[in-house]
Amino acid sequence: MQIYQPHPWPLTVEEAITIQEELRHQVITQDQFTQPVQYVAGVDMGFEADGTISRAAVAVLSFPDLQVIETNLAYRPTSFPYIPGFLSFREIPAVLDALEKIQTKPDIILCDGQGIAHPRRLGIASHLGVLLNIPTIGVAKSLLIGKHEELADTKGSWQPLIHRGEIIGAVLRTRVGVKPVYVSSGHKISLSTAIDYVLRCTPKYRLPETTRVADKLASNR
DNA sequence: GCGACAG
DNA sequence: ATCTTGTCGC
Repeated sequence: MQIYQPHPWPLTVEEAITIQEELRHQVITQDQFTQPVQYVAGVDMGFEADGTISRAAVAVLSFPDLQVIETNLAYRPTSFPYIPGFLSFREIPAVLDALEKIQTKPDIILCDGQGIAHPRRLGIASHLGVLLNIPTIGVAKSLLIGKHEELADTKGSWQPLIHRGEIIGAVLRTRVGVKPVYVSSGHKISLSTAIDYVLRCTPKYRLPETTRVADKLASNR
């Protein structure tokens, strides 16, 4: 797919904060689909050579049947360290590389990490969504910020994730007896619609099939 | 100032 | 994320 030249990648946290403060105003947390959802994509990251090399895997699946349509891998030198709150600056460059050769443009991308459930409301899913101008969903395996009530041990049960009096996402049980995932709007999608798609992409395991396929691809080496 | 802290 | 064996349970 066509990747437009993004903003220059920062070298310092200070520069990164400036970019986040700029882009946060472009995030849309309402449904804005141009067409019916036919393809969903997942992204997974891996690192090699002591973390100096980033490896990004993308998997495009059909929706709602979740069959693998296309995959791609990309490598590039790691240019930013892992710092909580700045994950996107470490991972998005390689993700864009991996998406570049994808022929089937996904209608939604499920990201490994937060959407707006972020200190400045620009987690990796929101950041990627704004850069690509595509609907994205944040599906994180653990909490970055926010508080929530306990949730029932039933598939599909969820509780709002609250931060500074705002609902920034949802803690969602995708399977009985497993730890919940943290879902938030990335870009061009509402929280309720995001929850719906995450559940529809999670027929069997805790994590969406999209990220599972990308994960398998990235680790099968 | 003291913790918390996506992957 | 990554380093790693066995082990618990369906």
